[in-house]
Amino acid sequence: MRGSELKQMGYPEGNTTTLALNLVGKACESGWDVDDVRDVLEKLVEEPGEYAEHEIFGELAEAIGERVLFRERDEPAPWKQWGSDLDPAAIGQLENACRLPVSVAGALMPDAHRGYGLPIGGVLATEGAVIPYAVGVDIACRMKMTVFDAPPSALEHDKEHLSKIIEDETRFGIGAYFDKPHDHEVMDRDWGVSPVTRRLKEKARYQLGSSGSGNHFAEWGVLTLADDALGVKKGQYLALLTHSGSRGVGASVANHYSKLAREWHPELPKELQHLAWLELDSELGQEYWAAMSLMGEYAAANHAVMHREIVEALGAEVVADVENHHNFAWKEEHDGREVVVHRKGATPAGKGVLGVIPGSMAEPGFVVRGKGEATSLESAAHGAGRVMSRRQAKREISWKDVQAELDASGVTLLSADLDEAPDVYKDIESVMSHQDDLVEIVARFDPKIVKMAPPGEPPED
DNA sequence: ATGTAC
Repeated sequence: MRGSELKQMGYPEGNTTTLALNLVGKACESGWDVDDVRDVLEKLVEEPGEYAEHEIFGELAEAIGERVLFRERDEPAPWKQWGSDLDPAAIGQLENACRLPVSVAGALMPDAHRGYGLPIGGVLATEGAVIPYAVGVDIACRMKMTVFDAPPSALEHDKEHLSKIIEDETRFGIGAYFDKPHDHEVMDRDWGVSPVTRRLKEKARYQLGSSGSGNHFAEWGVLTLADDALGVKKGQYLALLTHSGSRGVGASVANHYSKLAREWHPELPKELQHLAWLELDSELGQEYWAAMSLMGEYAAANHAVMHREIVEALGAEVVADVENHHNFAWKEEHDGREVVVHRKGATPAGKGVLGVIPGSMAEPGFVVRGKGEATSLESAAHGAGRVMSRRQAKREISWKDVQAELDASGVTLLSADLDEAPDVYKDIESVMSHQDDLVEIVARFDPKIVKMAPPGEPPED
């Protein structure tokens, strides 16, 4: 008997096949007929639970018992898209995600673009499984806004002070951390839930309250409420908006479990490997879920520390705040089924749920209230969405163009790189207009003082 | 998004 025959039956290549072949040899030595072996192997891969106590093949049943193996399904899981002119690569990625046997439904948001595994702006509901790369590398990347009992005129007459507060209280760039770590009760949680979080707990402590790189930012701006909302009267307010996530530790958790998931599902065709899942009732699945949940708390604490320090430095009263994850997985009920909803660059938009959808450094962002649209899996866009790669941006955009846009919007840029220029993003107003069935706009936020990671060092190789 | 390793 050969490995190729096992593969045809649906056995994953690698360790499982090696084990199976060893056991086949053992069976034949003890006098089994080859046809009987085949018969057992065919049934075992379908119903491993039935063979857990089998005298010879019990070990094999145990090895694959927790796995739902990839089988091409007759029909892809249903999905729907919002917005026009979506990146074909992003559409292809969502189509691929809907081929998985664990997928239940999908949705593609109007800011969608190509990601790793699931596209950014992709939403995927699965049953009994979680996909590390459908959560994303920056687990629990999120938004937080604090609204102050202060007029927006502070942005003019107190500009130097506000700028200094951001410079003093944030840390930007890959690997950024504080020399003297901040305190937060999240560090009292059980960081032993995963070998990764156990190993990196001290790194997490030093990065608490930091912003990182890429599209992360901290900005002061004007929040405009056309009506009373968020517990405050209509009008204009000074507000702080931050975008950050679970930093280096979250990235390590994501990459670690995605690699293990790929090894756990070696039967996946190449184009689906980055969508490798972990069954929720498997040991690895539970470990990832616990680590992901901790990263959710950590990312929330990250923003909480940042806002706590900035509020203290400013000394103004806080009248409202809004926050939400947009890279995470939740256990939710949809269509009467308990499913895992992955939102990778998608804002939760359940009925009445508040969230923040930022634009670019020179364009407005919005506080939104979800409408609970079932076919979007109660989700909305998480931003304007990129229209060009970082490399293309650095090639095609000049600082002169950026400065003109900043001047037109009255924005002071403390630091950023060209790959976050306003022109690398879709028009946010257009994105919002494509999702008016998903969210209603509660307030508008216009950035005025913006801080992002400064240009990085060129790669050394 | 992250940051130094199959």
